[in-house]
Amino acid sequence: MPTPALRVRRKPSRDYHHGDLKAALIAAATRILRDKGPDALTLRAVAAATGVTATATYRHFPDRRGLIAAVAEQGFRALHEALLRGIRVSPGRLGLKQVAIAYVRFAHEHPAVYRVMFGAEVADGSDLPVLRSTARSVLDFVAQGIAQLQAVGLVRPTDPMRMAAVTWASLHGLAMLSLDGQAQGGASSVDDLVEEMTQVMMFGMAPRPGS
Amino acid sequence: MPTPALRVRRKPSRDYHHGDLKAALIAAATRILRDKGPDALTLRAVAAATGVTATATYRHFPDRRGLIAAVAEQGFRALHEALLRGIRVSPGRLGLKQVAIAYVRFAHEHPAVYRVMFGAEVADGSDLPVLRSTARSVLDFVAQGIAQLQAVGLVRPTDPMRMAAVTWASLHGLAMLSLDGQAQGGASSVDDLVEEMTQVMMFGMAPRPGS
DNA sequence: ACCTGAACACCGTTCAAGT
DNA sequence: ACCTGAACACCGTTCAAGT
Repeated sequence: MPTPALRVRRKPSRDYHHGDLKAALIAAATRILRDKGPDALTLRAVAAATGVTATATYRHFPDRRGLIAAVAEQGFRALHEALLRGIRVSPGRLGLKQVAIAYVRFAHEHPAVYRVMFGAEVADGSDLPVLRSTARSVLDFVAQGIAQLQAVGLVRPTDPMRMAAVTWASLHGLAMLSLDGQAQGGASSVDDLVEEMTQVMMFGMAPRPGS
Repeated sequence: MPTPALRVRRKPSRDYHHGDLKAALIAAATRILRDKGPDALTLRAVAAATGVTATATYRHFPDRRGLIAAVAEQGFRALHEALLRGIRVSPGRLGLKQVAIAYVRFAHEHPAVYRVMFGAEVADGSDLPVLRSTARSVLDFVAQGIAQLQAVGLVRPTDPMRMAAVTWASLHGLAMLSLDGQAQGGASSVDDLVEEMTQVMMFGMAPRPGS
């Protein structure tokens, strides 16, 4: 996950002022989450890894939850980009399958971040409007794909937003259960399940015979 | 959620020995989770609410995670029962829809417990075999339903376990996104989404025209 | 404007001790 | 066998102070 520079400072007096502490804290938090798990994701640990004291973080985030929300936010952006890359590989007919593969792959490549994105800590996002809109952009991306499939007659022409929500839910559920190791029923691998899910969704959303 | 007596004691010397502390702790934890949220679910708070010291809990659970796992375990049992009641209302043709309604309703009635059931804290259940098998029983329940739908020709006869995993994933994803408030796209209510999801799944899993 | 250092009220977990 | 009480190393957060 790339760490975009979130703001530009003109005179970074490097003695005890950090160049871009906010971005550095988010990056450190993401690294700790990946390497040591969610229990190790403490404000103090993140601050120490970045070379500042814990109290310095309060200049950039309202509290620990704010930092975690920023990590989740970056996660949604990275997911969005991964899906864009997925659809670019093979647009059109196989669109949903490629997106589904990219989606589940992202979850497996960033399991801890993915869990944080949908975790209880940021579940009530009513006070985190930026996080909500970033998550929303993933739903919008799926809705655009649905609209395209409707345009070529592969999905029946009902509310694309509703179809997108149903599709996203399917992808999210599959990603989660496979992360938890609860999705391998018989001899089915995760790839098999993604394939099956894609087929079921495409057939299920297809125009009905009698219309 | 009922609290089954987990063991019977013959001589409960009531002075400072608790009758069934383990069950009482799980019940208190569930109550705290519901009333005050996951942040308030500390070992000390649970112990205090039960009238014992924090250290007393270590006689019944290996650690805080063990208590949380027990809460999740009871959650999966309650979910299983809720699904059984759901199918009993209207078996047969409308089976999946009733199960879907019961599933999402359970998540909305016990949001905090539902999150714990799929939360990061018990995600790696390799050391929690009882929790895993309790969760597994939900998957098995869904698989049985799929097998019945296959028997009457409403679902095509492929690996029922794989179909069950895909179905469970859809239900779980929908439950989660609706809990997070991220599933309301257009004017669709959660009930609309459950309805749509059920239809998409039933059509998607139906026998293919050319077979 | 940005960061430090001391302090406060917590937390999970341990260990020895009590009945 | 079951529980208490003191103690340890942590944690998020505050507040005043330093540059």
